[in-house]
Amino acid sequence: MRQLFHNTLKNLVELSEKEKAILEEAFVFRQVPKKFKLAEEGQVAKEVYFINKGLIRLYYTKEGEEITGFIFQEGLFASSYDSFLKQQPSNQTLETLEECELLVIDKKGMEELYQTLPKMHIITRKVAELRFINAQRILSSFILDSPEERYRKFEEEHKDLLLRVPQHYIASFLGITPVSLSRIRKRLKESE
Amino acid sequence: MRQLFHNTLKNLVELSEKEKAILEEAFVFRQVPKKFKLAEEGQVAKEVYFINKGLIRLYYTKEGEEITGFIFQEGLFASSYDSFLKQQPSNQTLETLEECELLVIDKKGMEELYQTLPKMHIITRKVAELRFINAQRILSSFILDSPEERYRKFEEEHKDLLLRVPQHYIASFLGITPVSLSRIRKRLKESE
DNA sequence: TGGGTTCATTAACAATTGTTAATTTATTCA
DNA sequence: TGAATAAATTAACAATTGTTAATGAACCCA
Repeated sequence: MRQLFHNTLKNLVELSEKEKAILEEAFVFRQVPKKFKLAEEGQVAKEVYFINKGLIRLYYTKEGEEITGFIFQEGLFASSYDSFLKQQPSNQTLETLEECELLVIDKKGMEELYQTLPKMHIITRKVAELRFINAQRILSSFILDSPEERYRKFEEEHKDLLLRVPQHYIASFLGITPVSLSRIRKRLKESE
Repeated sequence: MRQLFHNTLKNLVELSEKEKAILEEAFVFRQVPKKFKLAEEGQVAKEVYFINKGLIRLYYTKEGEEITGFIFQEGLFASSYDSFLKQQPSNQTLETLEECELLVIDKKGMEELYQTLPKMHIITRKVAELRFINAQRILSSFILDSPEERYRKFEEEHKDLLLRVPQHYIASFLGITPVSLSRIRKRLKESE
């Protein structure tokens, strides 16, 4: 049940059985339906979610439109980090794209963990480092690649997501309109 | 001399005099001239640089062209993080834009710090968190804003950099060509 | 200081994207 | 299942950006 959780942590830091147990207890299992909002724009994010199963979409709202900023999948810690860390209102919304199995911890639980499990600093440090490296990778693609190249790379690296996620969410994640993405796909098909 | 360094750290974590001294010793002062390469593409990044004075440009190379990915200024820890953390060859180059006063630590020094100063985990965790939040902010601007809006925001938030950094570096940082940035500036002037 | 280099602007044209709207194709759930 | 809704494609035109090249301005530094 919590195997993915433990494997993920094992890759970050070595843990004794006792430490494992502490973590086990701190994160609470929760199942949520599809299209469920876990965090909302304008509110303070109170929790972090480890995804055991399912997908979570992070999006911004601009002029009434939803612009997808990221798609979290299994094995990731999803959250509106900015808001969670600073405990300030968020400009992001988190919504499930599928029914999800989550392991949840709230701000208070996190603070307690830092006390009872000093290694938690290492875990969150490494998670933050990985997230930063990933964000930088995506960012570099925006300045180095054309939308077409960006889509090609996305296709290669996330074949699975193409099948699980509506195309227009992917379009806005790539920084383009659904219409433009459709044209790009057509161009790529024709040039094969 | 090291006031900016200590102030920056003070904002991240509380430190005793002894802990301060340990940090003081771990980071070595180094002055480097303008246009000096601190890390190069294809090589493993060995150091992290706290900028006491000066500017450092991070850039990628694509088809012989340099594309600016970030500009580090005073008070920031600059590095080719990805490469430094994984100790793998980097796809980024770090080059000073001005003569710089730096406080430098290498990989070994960092590992030792984690041992002698457990709070170092908290410091790097918070630095990573801040860097991630910043990367996410920039990233969101790529999917939410037009190049023109992106430039307007950059202008507002980094008036100082506009004066210190050649315009074409800023252009590639914004994901556009120098020609396009020049046109945007003209448009904005005319619409005043 | 002055000659050379780099940088910023402008122009003209091609290519791409955005926008709006209509049509077709999938998906949802009562 | 079948009607209603949402999503993807296509088309046409406007707006923006990329590209290449020429010119003028700014800046090194020997």
